[in-house]
Amino acid sequence: MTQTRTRLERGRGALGPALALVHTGCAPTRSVLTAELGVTRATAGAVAAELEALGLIRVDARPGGAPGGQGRPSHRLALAPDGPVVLAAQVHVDGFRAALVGLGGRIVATAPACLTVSADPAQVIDAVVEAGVGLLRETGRRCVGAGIAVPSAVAEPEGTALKPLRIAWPAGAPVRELFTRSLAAAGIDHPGFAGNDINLAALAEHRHGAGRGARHLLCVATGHRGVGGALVLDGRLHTGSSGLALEVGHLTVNPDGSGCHCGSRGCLDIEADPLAFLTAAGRRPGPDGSPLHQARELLRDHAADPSVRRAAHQLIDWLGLGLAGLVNILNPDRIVLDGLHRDLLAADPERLRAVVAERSLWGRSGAVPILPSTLDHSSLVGAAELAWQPVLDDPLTALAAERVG
Amino acid sequence: MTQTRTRLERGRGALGPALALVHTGCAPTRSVLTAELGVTRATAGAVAAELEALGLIRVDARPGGAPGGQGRPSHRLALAPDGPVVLAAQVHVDGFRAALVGLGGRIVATAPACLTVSADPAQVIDAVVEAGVGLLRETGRRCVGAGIAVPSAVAEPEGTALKPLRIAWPAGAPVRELFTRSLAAAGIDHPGFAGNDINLAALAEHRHGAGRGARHLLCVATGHRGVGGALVLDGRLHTGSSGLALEVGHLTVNPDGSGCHCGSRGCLDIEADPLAFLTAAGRRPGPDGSPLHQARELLRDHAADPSVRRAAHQLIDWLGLGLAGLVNILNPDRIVLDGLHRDLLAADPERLRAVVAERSLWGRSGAVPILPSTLDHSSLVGAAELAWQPVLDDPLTALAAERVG
DNA sequence: CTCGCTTTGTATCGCCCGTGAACAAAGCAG
DNA sequence: CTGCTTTGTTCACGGGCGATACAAAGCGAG
Repeated sequence: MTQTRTRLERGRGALGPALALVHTGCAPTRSVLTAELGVTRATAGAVAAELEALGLIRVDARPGGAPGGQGRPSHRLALAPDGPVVLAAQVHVDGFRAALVGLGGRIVATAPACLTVSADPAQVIDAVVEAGVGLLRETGRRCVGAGIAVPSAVAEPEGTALKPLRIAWPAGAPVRELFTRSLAAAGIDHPGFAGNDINLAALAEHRHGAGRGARHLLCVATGHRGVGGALVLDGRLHTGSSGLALEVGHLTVNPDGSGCHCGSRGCLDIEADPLAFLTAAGRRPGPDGSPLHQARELLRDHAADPSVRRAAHQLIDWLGLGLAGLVNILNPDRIVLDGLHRDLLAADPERLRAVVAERSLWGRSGAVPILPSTLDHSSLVGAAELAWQPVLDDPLTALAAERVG
Repeated sequence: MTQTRTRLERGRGALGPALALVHTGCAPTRSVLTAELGVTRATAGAVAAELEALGLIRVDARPGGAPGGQGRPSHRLALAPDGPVVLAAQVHVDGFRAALVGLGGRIVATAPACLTVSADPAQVIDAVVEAGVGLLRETGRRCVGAGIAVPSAVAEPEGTALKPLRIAWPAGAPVRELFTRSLAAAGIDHPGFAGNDINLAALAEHRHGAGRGARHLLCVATGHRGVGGALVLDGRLHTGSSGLALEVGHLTVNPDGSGCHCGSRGCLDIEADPLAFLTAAGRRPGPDGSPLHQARELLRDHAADPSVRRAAHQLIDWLGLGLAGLVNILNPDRIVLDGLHRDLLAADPERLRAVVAERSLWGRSGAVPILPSTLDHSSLVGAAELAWQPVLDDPLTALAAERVG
């Protein structure tokens, strides 16, 4: 088809922002896109057409089912159902998982989770890439990036995993370099991105979950041990100057608490993690099974048990104090909790909100909304967000070359 | 002179960034400007010419005194000596002060400081504006904005002063509104900006002082009582979602400390402010004179006195703990201290750095530089920065209309 | 059903901003 | 003085986007 195809090279500067709006579901129609971008209809039209030509979105000339408003109905903008994907992976204590994720945080295909994790990061990363390549072959999708979430701080700009690793990798493991090299060896010509799992979970919640629309989003979560935090500022992850920010586990919350390896005592890490909950409830951590799972089950199945209730209240109080401290420093406009903290919030939302309001300096004037996380596999989706970022920043150069049409 | 004047309307997008570079002293010559902006020589030339036409900078065709390099020497860029100014003011416990501040944080003229401060904010603000108008008349400079620093948190977006006010103003005083109205009544047609004094001091240090070039700058300071903090992220003040961030005074640093009005105990506010220092040194705060002045004198004049040394060490330890906590959460790449903390740093820099390194999670891998502030009247200069911001963001629309030529 | 009203999509024009290339200018080294 | 290097200047070109005018698509009133 020698379809002449009008110039239509317009709208490069607004291309990224436009894609981001569709990606986060903030621009369901072309007229909304026009308003959100603050451009003219002509430009928005050109941008939408360009994104469609790139195979990223689909512009439906409105098949039917309008909610009924005045004037001509606007064209619906949807993510291309067969668009490109990124390879995303999540490594945690129990093992790892690889998947293909499309725009909008949609998990397109998942490889069976691996339930063990090698002490050699290269081995794990190679397995992740191998699984990803398998999925790409099966689905025939085009891969435009890759990201991995790891259970440790990731130093910037080196991309290495730092010491308090929650798995048995060596400190300083060059995760990003290994990932990029493994991808290249598998024929995927994109840099691999790596990030801390809680940071990436927060990013995912901000784009597609309970954090949508927040300007300054604070996320706090427990893994199996310890407490982690993350902050999304104006849509971007705040990882500090070297990737080590939001290490919230060592805020002092209980002056009478027990000692922590950090040299202080009564740290949030010690007082408000799953192990602390089990201890407070008079249970012993089982020899197998993680404290997190054990604690969540206990909280779910025995909410009526007075010792469990008391333990929950105690943890809520420590958590609330920690959150109040963070609110004093960061002044976020929303807090999202995950892991055991999510369950604690569900168990007694009022108590937690009351503690935070009472103990933060400005809590009484305007309380910060505290919400439970809403995504499954948030770290995985967050790893995908990391990989999508170059495309969201500049679709044309990120996707380069060949375009559909 | 009917000088034809070439079109030369070029370079609008890069105008703001270019001015910011000259303003902060990061672009001393046109060739450096070209490199920093990442544009061609042609564009940089047009931009510089436009800024000169606006009366903001001066392009010297190199009178002499080259350091001697290869090739043709580049034109020197200087701030216009008679360019526009902003009206800046600083309100503190002891009184207030008004001044005119030019680009580059240069204080052009200062009104005699007023040594009392009324309990009625409107009265103080009117006096500030009156003094400013007087200075404008005397100097004949053009005023393009106004900013005021107040000793309390300023709520965004309302621009009201919030409760823990360090002066006797009513809580919720609508500072910005009063300021803007007073300016309008005096014939100054610009919105007044208001900010917390420590925040603005941090902004000033970042642009013109010890914080220059830092990506994430943390400032901590004592006033006469209590401890305050501020954070500059990528050149912008981080005031949180409602202007209340960096309330660092209530970090717990001494689990065995005494009670604080916030409900906790051993807060930084209680343990590391001038009063705490006087108490630790076995002195009594004088009935008149502020604890800050008294503490600084004590530290300066009696450094050899063992009780003063001990008190300094104790405060350094608490301060170090607080800074370590902040480093864990914010991961700044530089810390600047002001007020009594600046003197404590000077008294024993190694001790403070050691405490911070030891008690922050990542301190051992890479220590954060901790520096003393270098500006006088930093809050005043910071208030001016606030007023300059619209000009730095978009000189053309901010200065509108009439241009020199 | 038809005629307006309202809102959206499309085509065209022109401006503004910035690049690229060619040339002139200014200093240094031989 | 001649060549080399770096910088300033001019000019033509082109991309991106606004403005405008017009066409298209629903809805409701008559």
